[in-house]
Amino acid sequence: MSEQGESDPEAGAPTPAATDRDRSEAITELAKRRGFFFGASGAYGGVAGFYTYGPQGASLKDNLESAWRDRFTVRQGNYEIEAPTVMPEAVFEASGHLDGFDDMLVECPECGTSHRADHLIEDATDIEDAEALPIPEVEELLREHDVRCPTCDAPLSDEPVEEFNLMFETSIGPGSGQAGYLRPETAQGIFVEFPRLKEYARNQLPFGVTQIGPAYRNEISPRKGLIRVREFTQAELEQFIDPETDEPPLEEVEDVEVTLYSAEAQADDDGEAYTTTVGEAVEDGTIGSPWVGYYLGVAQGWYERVGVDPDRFRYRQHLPGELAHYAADCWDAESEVDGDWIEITGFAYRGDYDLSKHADHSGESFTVFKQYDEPRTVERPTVDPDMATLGPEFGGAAGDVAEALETLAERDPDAFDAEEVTVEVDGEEHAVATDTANFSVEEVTENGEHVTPHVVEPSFGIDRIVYTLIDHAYETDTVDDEERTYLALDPELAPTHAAVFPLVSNDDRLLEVADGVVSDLRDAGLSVTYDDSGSIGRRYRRQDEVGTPFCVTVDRDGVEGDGEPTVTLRDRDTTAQVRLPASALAETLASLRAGETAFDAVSEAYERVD
RNA sequence: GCGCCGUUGGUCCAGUGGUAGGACAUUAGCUUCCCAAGCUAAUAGCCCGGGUUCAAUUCCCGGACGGCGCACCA
Repeated sequence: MSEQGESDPEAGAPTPAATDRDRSEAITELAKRRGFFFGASGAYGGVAGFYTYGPQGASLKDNLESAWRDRFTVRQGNYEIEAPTVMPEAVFEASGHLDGFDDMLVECPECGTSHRADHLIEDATDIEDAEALPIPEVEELLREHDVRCPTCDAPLSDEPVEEFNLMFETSIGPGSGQAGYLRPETAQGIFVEFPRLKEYARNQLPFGVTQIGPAYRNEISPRKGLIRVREFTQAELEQFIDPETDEPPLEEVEDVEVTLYSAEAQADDDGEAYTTTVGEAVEDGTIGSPWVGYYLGVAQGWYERVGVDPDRFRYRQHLPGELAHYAADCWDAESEVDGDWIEITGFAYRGDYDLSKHADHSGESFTVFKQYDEPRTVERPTVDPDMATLGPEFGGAAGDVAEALETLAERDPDAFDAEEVTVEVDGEEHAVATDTANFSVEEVTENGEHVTPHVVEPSFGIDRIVYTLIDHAYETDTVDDEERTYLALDPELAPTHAAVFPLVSNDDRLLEVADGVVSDLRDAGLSVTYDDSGSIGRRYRRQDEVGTPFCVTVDRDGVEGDGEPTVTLRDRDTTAQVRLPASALAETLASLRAGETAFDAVSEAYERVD
């Protein structure tokens, strides 16, 4: 992915890289100092890849999850579940996570290439299943056979062999109980429960199941703060569809503008991301799956709603080599942070891969029975072999012969026109009298069929989106010749909805009114903070830094009039203020938060303060 | 996992073979009627383990954590 986000080495000072670095450091510092996020378990030296969200961050993340739930669960009419984070080994045998990740790797000291140690042993010896050997033995074999790096021929005999499986293993129950793994994606918790979930959906396709929760990957090298971590939160939707008949309501999103970075554009040296509409991109085949196109459109609106900067956002198509073997088409949503493009969501058409795998491994049914409008009568060639004849004639092979006859009847019914038919079992040909096979063509009534649904999966990385929101909201400006840092978070997402200040703390009237305002607003369900410490400007700055969109200040003018108390309401981004009755606050703030009103409208309705 | 660099109050930094200093922040009191910088005081720190030394925050080794590059990221 070297084509992504690299800075131009020939750019003049200050280089974009340096600027991005400074900005990234400033954001990390703010996140630590103000309680958005920080490395976990610091008292014990910390552990890479694990982060604690502080008070501001936990609230921001919670608000983001609520916004996701609102859009992808509630508004889509989907079902949300909560599955365990630990699941037994069999689940991951079926999903392919176990095999795919249990590699013994040895790294070449000269050229740095990693090789499968078990494969090298298999090549150098006549051992067939080296993967089953314990690591010390593999290391010993590397020494014995003086194995060398296939790439550069450097000796690997003294190199350590590492086992890399990205799943965290644990044991369930006491002693050497059952092996379990922390889920590497929330999706498996949905797939595994499909047989029951389809009952809740009353066996009707399409339906969607969502889950928000933690997933775990034992990353080799966690990096870049929240971007590469070992425990993270996913919000996933598994949309189950009938591949034959279900089509997305594309008309809802066909006019949504999206920035696409197609596989074709990526392959082309001059290729660039370009803007189009969902409808056009599906129409011209750039987006291969209408269902994927539909969710790209839905998600676009959601990203904008929660505060992702559309100018630093794009959909990137997976290159042919990147595609999982079961995926027909896959797009990533990417945001630009610190000069890099990072994947924040994957949109994949997974076909029936997952459900089929679980059906094979579990023996359960992962299908939906689709009833026809009218029962269908079909002619079905069948055999009913006379086992009393076949048994004595073929002995132990009789069962296989009967089975072969059934297969032949389905495949080539005309063969039974002859006096006898010949079937092959284990390479041996057996002739059977047609009479013995009891061939007939029956009329069968079929009321429907079992369909293995296909899956469309939008999979969101919540932590990366949280980081994106902070990065895209981070602004500096100048107010009264003082530099100011603020987070222009959307009011819906901001950790604190409003802060309430008495302008000065030596006037009991102001304190009383401020107390009352705080109670009112909290009763109205708003998250409110109170602060009477330090100069008013300092208190505004504190709130600016954590992205509180509105500050309420109680001043003497507001309590000395004849009528009810008035207060001033300050807008974070512009620092503009209006004066309004304290009694109107709760409704006004709720409306501002919901996005039903803009501050400008409030500003026009009331008296501006300069 | 490899290489280079780093780790000192909450944050950002300075500094020293004899256990440390600033700025900002925080707290208390005073002051204070609208945008971080008034006054006084207080709280608070040398990443962890081992070694060398009379003495280690400082030097050496190892580890953890962080940044960058490489590898990895189903």
